[in-house]
Amino acid sequence: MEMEPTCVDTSLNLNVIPSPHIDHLAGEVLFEELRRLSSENKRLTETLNHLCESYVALQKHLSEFSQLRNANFDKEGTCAVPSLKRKPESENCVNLFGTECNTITEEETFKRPKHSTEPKVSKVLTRTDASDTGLYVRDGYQWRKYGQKVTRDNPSPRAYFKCSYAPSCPVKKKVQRSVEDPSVLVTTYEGEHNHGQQHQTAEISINSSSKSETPRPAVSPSAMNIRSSAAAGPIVTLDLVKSKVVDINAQKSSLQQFLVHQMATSLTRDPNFTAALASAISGRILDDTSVGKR
DNA sequence: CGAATTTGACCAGCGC
DNA sequence: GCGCTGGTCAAATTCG
Repeated sequence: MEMEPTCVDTSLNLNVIPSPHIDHLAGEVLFEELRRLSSENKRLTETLNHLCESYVALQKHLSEFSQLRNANFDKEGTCAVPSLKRKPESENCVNLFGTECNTITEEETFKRPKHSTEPKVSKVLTRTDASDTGLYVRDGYQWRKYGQKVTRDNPSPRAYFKCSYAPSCPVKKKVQRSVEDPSVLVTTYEGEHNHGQQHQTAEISINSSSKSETPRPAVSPSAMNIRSSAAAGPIVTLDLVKSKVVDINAQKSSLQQFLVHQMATSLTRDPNFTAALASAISGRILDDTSVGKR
């Protein structure tokens, strides 16, 4: 399963032919805005392509590593299932995108047999404000906290959550601050949701100090999580391990949908753009009515 | 007032 | 068997 280096064509066709009916001044403002958005879109496309290249490179490394591990297991002839109890909480997650891009996952695929009935376990690291003491990670699902414990190997407490969206959903998650970096939240997911995602849209801006786990729009950790924050800059989350089993085309499609949504959202949220658009439309309408009167 | 969260108690697995 | 530890339960508390 190979992925092309260029993941998504995010270029927008903004070369709109100006209508002679559009009010001249409003039209100028509008096209200036379109030019600005075009250049911004170009810049974002370049950034995204760079991320995609990094993603493909890392996936290749992972694939090689996986093959190496499997070869070693075959050689040894055994692959013991780790006990769910008292297992060492080693964390070998790697940050792919540097400090701003903050979430990395490691699925413990290598630690159990291929056809194990053990619940699927995955880890997600989320960088938060260091001053923030909350143990809440938004991931698109609704969670109910049912416990909190201080563990031996970590001074910060560990919070236990169950998926509260569907009563029968077996998924649990544990959230605890990293020992090495208290600004990083380590979320461990156990099991798979037996219901659909609650939200398909991506999360825009996060208030990490918020206490409610009730989700604002977000995508699940098994998909992609791209977040924008004015203070911290763009935050990108990619589950690089699950992509082994998830169809790349589906990811590509969801990424495209996400980008389209993001662009539409950024356009509609920009007061300058909406004002210019309103002005241009009203100019057009006024022009049409004046033509109709003639 | 109902839902969500907190927190101490309880239980089970493991090592000694 | 006992103590330690992680995980879960459920009553109490808080919040909207």
